[in-house]
Amino acid sequence: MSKDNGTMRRIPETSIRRLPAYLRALFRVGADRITSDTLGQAAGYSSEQVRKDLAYFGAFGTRGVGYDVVMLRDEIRRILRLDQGVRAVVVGAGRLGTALVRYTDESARDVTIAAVVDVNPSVVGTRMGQLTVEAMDHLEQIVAERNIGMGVITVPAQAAMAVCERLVGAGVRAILNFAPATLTVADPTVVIQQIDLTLEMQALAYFAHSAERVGQ
Amino acid sequence: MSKDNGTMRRIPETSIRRLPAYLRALFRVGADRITSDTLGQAAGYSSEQVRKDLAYFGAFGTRGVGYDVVMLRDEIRRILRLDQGVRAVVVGAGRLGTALVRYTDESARDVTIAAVVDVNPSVVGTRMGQLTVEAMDHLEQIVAERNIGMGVITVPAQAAMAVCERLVGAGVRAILNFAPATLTVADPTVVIQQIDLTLEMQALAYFAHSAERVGQ
DNA sequence: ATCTGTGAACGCATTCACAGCT
DNA sequence: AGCTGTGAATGCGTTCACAGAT
Repeated sequence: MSKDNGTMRRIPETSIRRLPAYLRALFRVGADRITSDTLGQAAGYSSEQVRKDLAYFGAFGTRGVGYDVVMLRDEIRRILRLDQGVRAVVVGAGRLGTALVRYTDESARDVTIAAVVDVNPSVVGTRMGQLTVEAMDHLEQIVAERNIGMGVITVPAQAAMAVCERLVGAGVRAILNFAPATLTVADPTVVIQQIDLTLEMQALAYFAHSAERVGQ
Repeated sequence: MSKDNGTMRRIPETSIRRLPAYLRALFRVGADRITSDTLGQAAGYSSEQVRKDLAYFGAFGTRGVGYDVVMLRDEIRRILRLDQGVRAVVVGAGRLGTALVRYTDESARDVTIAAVVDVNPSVVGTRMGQLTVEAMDHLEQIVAERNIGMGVITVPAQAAMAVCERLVGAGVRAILNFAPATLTVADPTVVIQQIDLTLEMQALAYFAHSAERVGQ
């Protein structure tokens, strides 16, 4: 019904997921031109993959030459909507939450952590870099007033689902969940990404033991 | 050349990656029998997917009935080689490293963090739960003596590659990398898994803005 | 001569649909 | 009757191979 536009072919989710890796590589390269081969190598993908991914969004390169680094960087930022800036709230000022707030990377400066909240009154008011931990009670207000589109959940598993629901209710469009719980959301336009550290480690255990396996 | 065994059909990597999610669900379920449908719902996958994944390793269920929870749990632990226990070293006692060391989850108890090391002399000797932060100098010795098969990298990007090489040299079989850098290893039997927080957030930014997209 | 952009071929994973047990 | 186990069909993403541009 609300199909985007007729000229647009379907873009694989996997392609989108690789764009940030290209973006980072482009920030670290020390030249003003780059080929799909070099870019791929820096990001860990094949040159065909790079070209195909970029071609979904337009013809950014010059045949026989390659891509202009600054121009491509801006294109990818635009594609990912990073040029408008993305504001996130971290829910849970524990160790992981704190680690995230302190995290900095040049290629990631477009994603701003605009607030940190916690239920525990004893940590509310604590200074964390530029931010001060705020009360969980004010979550909805914070999200609305500061134009926050993304929530990052770093609370214990039991509390995760409730936090998720409040974030969605507050109007957040995307959620990054570090709690070891499978979250579901009724609204299909809200995107959830799980990052599950123990699950990753357990899968690794298998691959580590099978000598035949080749790491990606 | 060293093909495992003739009766074994190829197992998709994606299937392996789902097993830990099933395992967690099995630890949290409050019954002694479960159907593929219920298990799938708890883990966030379809019932066919559950059955197919499990069937790669054997016929663990009973037709018309379902799966025995305890039995299936043990089977998955065996498949992932978690029953033998997996020992990991965390390199980098910063905020993220600390968060990981303190992390606990019942379904993940088979993965033990056996040591934490750091280059900074001022944090060496610091107590972290059961562990004491040790000197980076002793890395090789620690890996060898404590039978450690997995390394977790939580150091800054610039230091990550060197740490990676030392871990591989020390004999680690698997590496979980949180540093924002693309690591590569010559030895194809060593598995590397990247978890890149800023890359994930940037990809989310895209999905959050496109209302058509459906989260997985 | 070189490197991009892209249809076509291929391979892999998910979903379907149903036969086979209990 | 109910739920597993599994070939077959489908769908999706990657790789191939080359035409097209500079």
